[in-house]
Amino acid sequence: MTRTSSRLANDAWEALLTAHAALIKHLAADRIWHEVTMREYDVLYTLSKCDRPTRIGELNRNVLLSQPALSRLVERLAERGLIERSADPADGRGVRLSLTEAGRLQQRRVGGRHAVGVARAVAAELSEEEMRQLEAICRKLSGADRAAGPDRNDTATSEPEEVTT
Amino acid sequence: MTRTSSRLANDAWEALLTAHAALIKHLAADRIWHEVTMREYDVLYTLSKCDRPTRIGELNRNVLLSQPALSRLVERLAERGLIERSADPADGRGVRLSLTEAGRLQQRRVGGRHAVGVARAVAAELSEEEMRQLEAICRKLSGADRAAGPDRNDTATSEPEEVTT
DNA sequence: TTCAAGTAGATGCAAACGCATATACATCGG
DNA sequence: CCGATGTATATGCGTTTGCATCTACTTGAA
Repeated sequence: MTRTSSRLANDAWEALLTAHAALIKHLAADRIWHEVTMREYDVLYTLSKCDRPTRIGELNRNVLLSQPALSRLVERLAERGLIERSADPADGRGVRLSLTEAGRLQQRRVGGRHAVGVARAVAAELSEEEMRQLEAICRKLSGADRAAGPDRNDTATSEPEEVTT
Repeated sequence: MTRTSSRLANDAWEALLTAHAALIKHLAADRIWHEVTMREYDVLYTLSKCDRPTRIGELNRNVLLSQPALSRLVERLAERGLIERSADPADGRGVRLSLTEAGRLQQRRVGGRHAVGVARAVAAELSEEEMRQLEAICRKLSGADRAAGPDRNDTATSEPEEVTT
């Protein structure tokens, strides 16, 4: 690890953090978070990308929350009828989560409007080429290695967001 | 806003969010957050970059916390003797914050070790060219425009992190 | 089969958060 | 100079978070 490489890495990370904070704040100002908060949406969105019932632990790998916090967030969403919890037939300890129809609708409604805000904010600053580069670099940065398992099935079945508004 | 541009923007944003979450989790696992949490460090670090006493409101533009939460975090840090609050002579409402010597030491100690972790994590996945691109793109993305003020003095006096370990 | 060790999720509790609002000072028109 | 409006930070309060721990189930080896 050379001195200059370390410096480059830290500068890049700080820039990413700054951009993240700025965009989050900007997007949080959108008037679309009355019914679901950004964190709740994060869970709904993540679930919407899964074609089959998902374990809480699996969700927890994608969501930046402690396991107990996610567990309770899931509980609240279930009480609100947005997601469904069912026992895992293959593992008595596990809980499998899936969106209810209401949850799917809610996710689509909020997601559509949210996507507009994201597009506006990002496309206002970056060229299409830059957006592509950013995505590619961030994907590399997410590095399959972290997360320990070398055999991660990195949700190759992407189909990120539907702007069906 | 073309359909493809919107899609690119949303894909890029999702990739950024994913990378952010993955790195944060990875870095949070470093055993250096006993004395200051990541959020506390964020404040100490931000202050360390300011050569003169800084307003809470100004800090709040860089830190992803509500104003009341930041206000109380600052209070806790002050009680622990890491930062100092003083009245702003030019504005009776304002509070000016600055690191104490202990705060500066703490920031440097943690910062040095943190920077090692960042360097390891980032440089392990990206080439130097990619790090430079990521930084440049993220800086653009932070867009001086958001934040309303067109006359922001974007801390041009950078000198991000000292890896003096 | 049995039991020790491991893993998934839930729960108690104190700390921290966000929202609404209060307080104190600034600023500006009259 | 004075009140109306605006801004900076603090505080009350209900909600959410994280840490430690608990429970329930699985796994693997004797």
